[in-house]
Amino acid sequence: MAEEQRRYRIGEFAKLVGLSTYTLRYYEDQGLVKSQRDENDVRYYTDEDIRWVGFILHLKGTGMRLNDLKRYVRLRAAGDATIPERRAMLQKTKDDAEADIAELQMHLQVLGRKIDWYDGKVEHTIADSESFQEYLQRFNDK
Amino acid sequence: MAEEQRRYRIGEFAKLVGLSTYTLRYYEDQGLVKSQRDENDVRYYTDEDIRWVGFILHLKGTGMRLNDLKRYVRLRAAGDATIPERRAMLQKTKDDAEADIAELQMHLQVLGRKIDWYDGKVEHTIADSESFQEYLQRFNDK
DNA sequence: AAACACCTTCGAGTGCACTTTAAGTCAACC
DNA sequence: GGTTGACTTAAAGTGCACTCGAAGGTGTTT
Repeated sequence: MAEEQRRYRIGEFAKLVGLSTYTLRYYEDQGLVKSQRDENDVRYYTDEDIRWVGFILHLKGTGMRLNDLKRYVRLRAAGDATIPERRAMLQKTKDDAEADIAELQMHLQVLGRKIDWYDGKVEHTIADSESFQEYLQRFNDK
Repeated sequence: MAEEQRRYRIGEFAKLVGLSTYTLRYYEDQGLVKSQRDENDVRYYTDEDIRWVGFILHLKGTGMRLNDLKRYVRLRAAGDATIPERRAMLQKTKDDAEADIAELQMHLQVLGRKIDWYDGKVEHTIADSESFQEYLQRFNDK
């Protein structure tokens, strides 16, 4: 992999990864992201750090909490022996997110039907007297 | 629709809809849910209220905020003339939720690949030397 | 020399949606 | 007559993840 020698100061890095400098320092405090320092104690980051932040954003994006993220980072630091545990964390995160999606889709289905019902009302293809409940019922009855 | 005459006091109603009594009073303050009162000023709810709370929980379940929910309720109270606006709100909520799902699934794909990569490492079907980035790259390159 | 970007600690503020407490009252049930 | 469950208002607390500001410093660029 090329370009490993490029150094980014916090402002530039923040823009690259889409976080604020505040958040990057906060994450560093929390042990999620590390930085190196130049001769003036100014933080710098590398391309590897970009990939790492990218990855933790994927984890956060699936709903993983900061506390779990911290645990993940600690396990990672502890070496390959913790791979099964890390794998399990990811699997659980994945399963939870998939369950969330399934639930969300259930709610969306009702929303979609309400929208259809509104359309029916406006176009008068649904009897004015039919309530949304009755309309929904027609689907539940198959 | 039958059984419309059944009255539920707040405790029973809370269990039926899966909210706390606190939350129900809070929602009432916020104008999301209404209740009636008996001769002793004790709140009661009906089957219609169960359906209404059910519906707002679907909306909340798709990520609609309380503020938007309040607006929706106000529009509803304003009569059928607001149906297009309500329809638009639901459509936007639906579109946003679908975009969220799409993003979530993108994150999940990376998670899934990391899990596979861990499996490959443990089973030694992936070279020890191949980083997750390189592994991911194999997919991105098609 | 001013402007700018960075550094430090650390405490306070933000937004959202509840959640709980306090303190006192009321009425039905056993 | 005690327990239970309801009522009121108003205020404070919770959890999460930032987000910001103060106050004072260093170093680089215009």
